[in-house]
This record gives sequence, structure tokens and C-alpha cells, in this order.
Amino acid sequence: MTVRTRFAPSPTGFLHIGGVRTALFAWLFARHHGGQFVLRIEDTDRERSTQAAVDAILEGMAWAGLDWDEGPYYQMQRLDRYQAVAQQLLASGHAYHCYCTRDELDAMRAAQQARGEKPRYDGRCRDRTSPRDGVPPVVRFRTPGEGTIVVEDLVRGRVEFANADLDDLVIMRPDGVPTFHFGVVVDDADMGITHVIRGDDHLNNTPRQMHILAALGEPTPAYAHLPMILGPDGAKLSKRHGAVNVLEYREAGFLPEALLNCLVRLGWAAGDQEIFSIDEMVALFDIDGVNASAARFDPEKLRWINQQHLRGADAGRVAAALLPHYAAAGVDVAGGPPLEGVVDAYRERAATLRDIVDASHYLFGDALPRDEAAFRKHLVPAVRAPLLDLLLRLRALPAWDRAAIHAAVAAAAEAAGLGFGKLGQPLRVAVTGGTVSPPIDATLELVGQARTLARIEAALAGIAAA
RNA sequence: GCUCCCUUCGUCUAGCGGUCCAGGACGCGGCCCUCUCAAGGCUGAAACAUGGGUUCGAUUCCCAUAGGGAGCGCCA
Repeated sequence: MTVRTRFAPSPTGFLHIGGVRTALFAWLFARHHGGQFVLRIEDTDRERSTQAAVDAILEGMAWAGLDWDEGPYYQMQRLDRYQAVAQQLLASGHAYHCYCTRDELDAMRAAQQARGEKPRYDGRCRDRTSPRDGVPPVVRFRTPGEGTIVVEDLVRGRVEFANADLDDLVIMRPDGVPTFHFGVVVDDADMGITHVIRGDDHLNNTPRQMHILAALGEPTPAYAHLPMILGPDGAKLSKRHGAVNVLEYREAGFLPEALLNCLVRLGWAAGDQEIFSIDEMVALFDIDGVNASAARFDPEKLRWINQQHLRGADAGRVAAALLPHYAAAGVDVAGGPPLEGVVDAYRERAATLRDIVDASHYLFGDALPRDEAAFRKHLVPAVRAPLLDLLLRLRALPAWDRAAIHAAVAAAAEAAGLGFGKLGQPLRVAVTGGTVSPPIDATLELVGQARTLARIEAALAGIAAA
């Protein structure tokens, strides 16, 4: 039997990184076992579902690289099917019409809680034979009242529930739209899902879904309930913790494989390995490596992981990914150095794409962002002569490459009796406007000969004026 | 309230009865390297929630307690 997993988000907002983690595990499991991954949109909450959310989910999945083999299926396009299955359950006596009003149900639950009982539907319509005027009925599932049901969870092991604790849940609304439990069960059965991999907030829902499946005569899939991921403070991950929308990570300059790498290590490990390529994740991932306890998401570690991936990523690809970030920063890269070169100079000293952009403004355009304190400290009269000497040497260079630049700087420093750094740092300030940049030879190569010479001249003029 | 789940350094984790005075990683401190920043190397501080069992022997198995979390909707 080939493995089939699914990711079934409801389109009520953006794609949350917790959702991405769930999707990732289901996707990896399918890929690892050579199976299929299905995407299903659970849009039966008509109040909250929006097309914008569907689009955001699709865009998030695409950016993350979690591709699906089937779908997206939309539950609202399968209403006839749920209707038919509900009729089947009604006919076989596994379900019944319920005419209770919301007010009645609220009152019932309030009374139960007041008595210290678990709020549950008391089955008052179970044996009702006649309709009630003016009340459109819902369909309720008739849950077995006795015995126990066991969930054999791939992550948690055997979990037993008493049927007496379960009540008769609504499976169809009066308007013919199924509720969550029913839609899930019918779809998973119809779509041949073999492994239901989802958040552990669904563990308590599993027994009722298994009962519906049994009533339908369908086999139960294997279940794997993943531990939740929490914010850095241990509370449920929310906007309060900063970015929770996957696309915000794209905007912040993270590589998708780095985000996935970070997420995959939350609740899963393969020995001591920390950095995984997508291929390695697929090769190594399996459910038996998944642990059962909740994990906190650490943005600091994500930065480190991103840096690791940045170091090994293809320069051309990173350069392309950089484009929108430069645009967002208002930097026109036309006329600047080739972006691949910028990537190679910066990949070891930046954690995100945005870090690269923020640190490299001086490479583009003619306006130089000036760190005034650095100018005062480094561009002093004492460096005027050696800087002028260096200017001449650089101006005379026939080829503008790292090695030649390095030789020129070293020669100028030696001629002036200075250490490399004594000249290098003033040079850096003059050319980049600040004290931090890649090695000075690489920096000048990227800045280009014309701009370098102009900036040194400007710096010399500044010293003379002072 | 009831039901279910979880519990190793600050954080992510390794550990599947002796190899553990508990290993790796992020972060943090120190040293080295060094033209700045990084990167890298070395190094330091830092954990088996508590109490009972089981066993010759528990971080590892069982049970309590405590602390977290989830579910109990005509939300998913």
C-alpha cells in the first residue's frame, strides 16, 4: 500500500509556521516513503473562510517548496458527497436528526458545568421520531455509549478513551454543510489517506472520528499526532511572539530550506545532526524519530541555521532572491557590482538576505552613508600621505582584481611603515562610509575602481579641510 | 470541573536498564586567529521536575504528586 498523507488547513487566515511544520512532517513522510501528499482546503466555516486566505496558504506552501501531488481539494465543492454519506448514516441508524436549538444546548451545557460535569450533548433527540416545527434539524452521529476505543498513535503509543466520555456530535448543519469531524473523515476515506499526521490538539478528536469511520465501514488510517510548537516563552505561538506568518519569514530574508530545517528539528532529530538539506530531510525523516513533547520556536537558532544554509547556497539563486529585498530597501542595483559577487563576499557575515542588503548599500549608487564618528576617528591628518600614495597606486592598477588591490594596499602600508590594518581601516571608512565590510581587497573590488578612487579623493579632501 | 497528552542544560535535542560524575547544537563568557565584521579553533558555566516502587543496577520501566498543554462548539 502506498503512503498517502495530507495537509488540511482551513482558510481563515495566513499560513502559520505551526501549520507549515505540520505540513512539512506530512510531506516528508510521504516523500520518504515514496508516497503521495494531498492538499485539502477545509473551507466549511463559511463565516471565516476567505479567498485571500486560500491564496495566502497556496503562496506559503509554494514558497516553502511543499509541493502536493493532488489537490487542492475544496470541501465546499464536495457538499453532495457529504450529504449522501450523511443519508447513508441516517438510514443505517448511525445518525439522527436533532431539533435542539442553540439556546437549549447552551442551557444544557451551563447546567452540566454547574453540576461539575463534563459538558456534553445528553442525547435528548436520539429517539425522537417527529420533526419540530420551525427548527431546521442538524444531523448528529450516534456515538456508542459503552466500552472503550483505542487510538494506536505512532507518536504517543496506545491511548485509550471511554466511549461514555464522548457525546453525539453534530456532523451536518441544517444548510447541508458538514462540520469539521465529518468532513475530515469522509475526505480522508475518499482520498485514501493512509497516515493522518496532524497537531496533537486533534488527539482528543480522534476517537470520535474513528467511530464515524467504523460506522461507515471504512478502515482507520494510522495516526501520528505531532507535538505543538510554542513561542520562546512557552506560551502558544502567536503574533505576540513576532512573525508567525510564513511569508513574513520570506520578507525577513530567510531561505525556505532554512525555515524548514529549523521547523523539522522541533520534535524530530536524527542523532546530533543540526543542518539538513531538503534531500537529507527526506532521506532521514521518519515518524519513529518524532518525539512527543511540545517544543519552543527559537528565532535566534533560525538565524544561525539560515546562515549555515546561506553559506552553501548557489550564488546565482541567492542573488535572485536578493532582488526584491534590495527593491524593498529602495536600493537600485543597476550599475552596481554583480550580485553573485556580493553574495560571495557577504554570505559568511550575514544571517539573512536582509542583513546582506542592509550592509551593502554603499556598493550601489553614489551617495555614501557616512558614519561621522568613524570618519573623525580614522581619517586623520596622519593617514593623509599614505592614503594619497595608495590612491596613486590604485589609480595605476591595470586590472581591478582582489590580488592586485591587496598588493597595492600592502605596498602602500609598507612604504608608509604602517601595519596593513593601520591603512586598511581608514581606507575602509573612506570607501564604505563605515567601519565594517568584507576584507578590504574584496570590498574595493566590489565597489569598483572609479568609485573607489573618487571616494578616496573625497576623503582626502575632507582631511585637508579639517 | 471532567478526559487526554507532555516533563534531560535558558532553548532545541541525543539517550531506547549498566557505555552517563549525561553527549551535540543555539545562545552566553573566556582565549586564539585577525585589516573591520564575520567565519573558524580551543575553552568555561549550564539539565535527567519531586516522591515512591520494579531491578543486582535507573535519565531510561511502572505509579503517584507537581508543573505545563490540549479537548469537551451547528470553529477547524
